[in-house]
Amino acid sequence: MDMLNIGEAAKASGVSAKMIRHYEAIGLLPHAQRSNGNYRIYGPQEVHNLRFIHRARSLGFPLGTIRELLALWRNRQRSSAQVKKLALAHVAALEAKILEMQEMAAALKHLARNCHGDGRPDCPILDGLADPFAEKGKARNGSPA
Amino acid sequence: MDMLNIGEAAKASGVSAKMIRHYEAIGLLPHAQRSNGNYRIYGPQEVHNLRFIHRARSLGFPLGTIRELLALWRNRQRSSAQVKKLALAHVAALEAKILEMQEMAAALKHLARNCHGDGRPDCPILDGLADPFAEKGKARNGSPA
DNA sequence: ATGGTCCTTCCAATCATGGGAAGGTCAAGG
DNA sequence: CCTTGACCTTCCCATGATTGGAAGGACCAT
Repeated sequence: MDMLNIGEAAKASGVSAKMIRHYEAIGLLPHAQRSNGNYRIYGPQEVHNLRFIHRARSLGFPLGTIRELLALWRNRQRSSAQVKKLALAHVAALEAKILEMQEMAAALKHLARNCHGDGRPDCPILDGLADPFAEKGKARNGSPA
Repeated sequence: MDMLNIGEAAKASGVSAKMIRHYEAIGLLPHAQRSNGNYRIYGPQEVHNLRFIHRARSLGFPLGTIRELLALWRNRQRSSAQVKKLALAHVAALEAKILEMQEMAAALKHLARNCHGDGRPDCPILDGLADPFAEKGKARNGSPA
């Protein structure tokens, strides 16, 4: 009745076989049942679990949080507030990283904008990395000793 | 003449002592000079190198790219086009990740928006993780076996 | 029975960083 | 002179998620 080995479960869930074993090893998943030949076997329920993990990962949740989400998922006494809190904390973490990277990209684009990008060695990008407060007095050598 | 030990160089450059040793170990930096007591000692030039690395890291450049940037920095035959290419490739990488994370955040916010976040177990966030195509027919149990 | 494809376990690498142990060095002050 | 405390040295290990590979067993079809 719908018993899949690890490769089939991987295809069905989107989680690689390597990762399925890993999740089991770190206790994110219960130990899978085994066949006579010691193959892991998965039923629809386990595949459903795997898909849940796959989607949570695709939303960027770290495994520790996924562990909590799985526990809440299984717990009918949960409150939706608990789930929402985890989700919004993750949104905040994402947005913090996004902001950080946007600042990096903006700073770099600013440096690149002033770089002619031709055959000459003169380069405001290197100058900016070497000394971010130069900026104006552009006649800095751009090479260390 | 301005000789600093690793802790002082760390403070002066913003790169931790741990990381300075690490960068030396992986060949990103040349082997530092040593004092009689086998302490690493750094002059202004080395500190300048460290600051360069620190700033490049703060712009998100991976160490492999920083290795290339350092080589270009030292090479007076470089063309600014080479530098600009590395910088813009990194900008593109940043923007790709930003986009990815924005999509994650948007998807999660969409799920969270429909979650009342109270004491009841009903939770569209968990439902969305369990089955992203449910969405409308909200009466799905939200718990595995 | 033989090959090919799957599975098993274990070990290691990635990327950047940090923690900590065990021991050597240095400067200050009793 | 000797101790104390703050620094340094090397070495190993951990993080987080994932992937790679080796060595060997299992399964299935021909």
